[in-house]
Amino acid sequence: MKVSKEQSSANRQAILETAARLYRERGIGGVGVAEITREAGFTHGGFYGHFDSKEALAAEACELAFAAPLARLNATLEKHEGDATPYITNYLRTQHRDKPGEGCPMPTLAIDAGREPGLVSDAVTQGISGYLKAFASHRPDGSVTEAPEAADKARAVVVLSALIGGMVLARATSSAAPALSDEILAILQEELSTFWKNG
Amino acid sequence: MKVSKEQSSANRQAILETAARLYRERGIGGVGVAEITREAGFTHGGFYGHFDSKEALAAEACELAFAAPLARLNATLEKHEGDATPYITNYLRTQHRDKPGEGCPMPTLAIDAGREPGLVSDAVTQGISGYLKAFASHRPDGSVTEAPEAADKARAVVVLSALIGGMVLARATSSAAPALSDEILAILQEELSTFWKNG
DNA sequence: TGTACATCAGTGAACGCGCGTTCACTGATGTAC
DNA sequence: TGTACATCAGTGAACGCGCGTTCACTGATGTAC
Repeated sequence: MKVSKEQSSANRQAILETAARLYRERGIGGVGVAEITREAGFTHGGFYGHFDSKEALAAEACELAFAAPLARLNATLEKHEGDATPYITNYLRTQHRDKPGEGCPMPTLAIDAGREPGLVSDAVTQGISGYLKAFASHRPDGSVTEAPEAADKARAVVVLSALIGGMVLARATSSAAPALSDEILAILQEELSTFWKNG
Repeated sequence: MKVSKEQSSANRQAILETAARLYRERGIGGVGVAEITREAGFTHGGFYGHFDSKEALAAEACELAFAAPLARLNATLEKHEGDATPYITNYLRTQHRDKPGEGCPMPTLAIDAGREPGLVSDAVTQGISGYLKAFASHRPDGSVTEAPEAADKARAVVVLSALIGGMVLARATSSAAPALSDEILAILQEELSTFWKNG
């Protein structure tokens, strides 16, 4: 049965949001088109009316998955006058570790992006650039720059790498060594905040 | 046709090594039992004479994938009297980025380990602990300790997180933004070496 | 505003394919005599 | 040392299943009059 144009584009959006969540939880290869459409409330037959292929969906879902977290980073930096430590502390919470579907897409999707070139790789690279730009354009002293210098870029790369790597390690160890997992997060909260302020 | 015991256990080892390589390249979910056995020179029918299941192979392959890199880390630390900077610089080479199958298992397998509890998760957690212990027991001044203090653990966690996260980022961006990918590695080589020495 | 009909969003069965796993079979290995 | 035979490592066909994708169909939407 047909459905109104508004309803149809809302349905498309529902599929996209479901995909963005499931892909972050289990990776792009780990979730099928049928499961995504079912979870969004539909059958899989109508999927190709909305998207050209699974890869096209994955690319759009990656963009969507980056949008909110990146906006949140910029908002947090704005609010705290360039101080990234609240963002760092928040990123490294156990709640973020335990709910990958609603968090930062990088610790899961960046690995998928690295496997082969394509739309997903492009979208993720775009997202990573956005994150780096956001960090690099804010200095610990609160000033904002449009043209980050080497030291600004360096600070951004170190902090972002450690956030992502730390989250990957915390998630990998959370079931077999929960105390270690918590410790990794706690140490990084402290160390990266210090690093952000003192270089 | 039957085969001698020595040959059979060599065949088992060949399957294991092939798996350790392919899993690092494309993730555990991205490679099938048939492809692994074929690449190792056999048909897939004999697989279950060597391993109970794909998961059992994956767990053993993870252990194997950690063994050589971890031994190399300890050897390098030994050789350079606790100075981790040669290891850091070597880890962050473009060659390592471009050949995941022969390198550190963490940037690929730690994500698989984080998805669900099980044998793989246990093996990877073991490997991560080994890496952290190796880093933490060596101090920048060249001394070695069996009981790392908070500062030693902190240094280990930051360096390992940034190594892994940096490699994930470098691999994700290498096809869509190769210059950025190279820059990430170069920055981290410099910054993490400095961090190791100066805290 | 009301009616007749073309459009097309979503359904559900079907496609070929590769997955992990099983199994009857083969024939070289290795043991018993 | 030589022969007869049980063992069992590896083969290749087959299993049920879920994958991405296609398609004839349905029936509400939205347009033409």
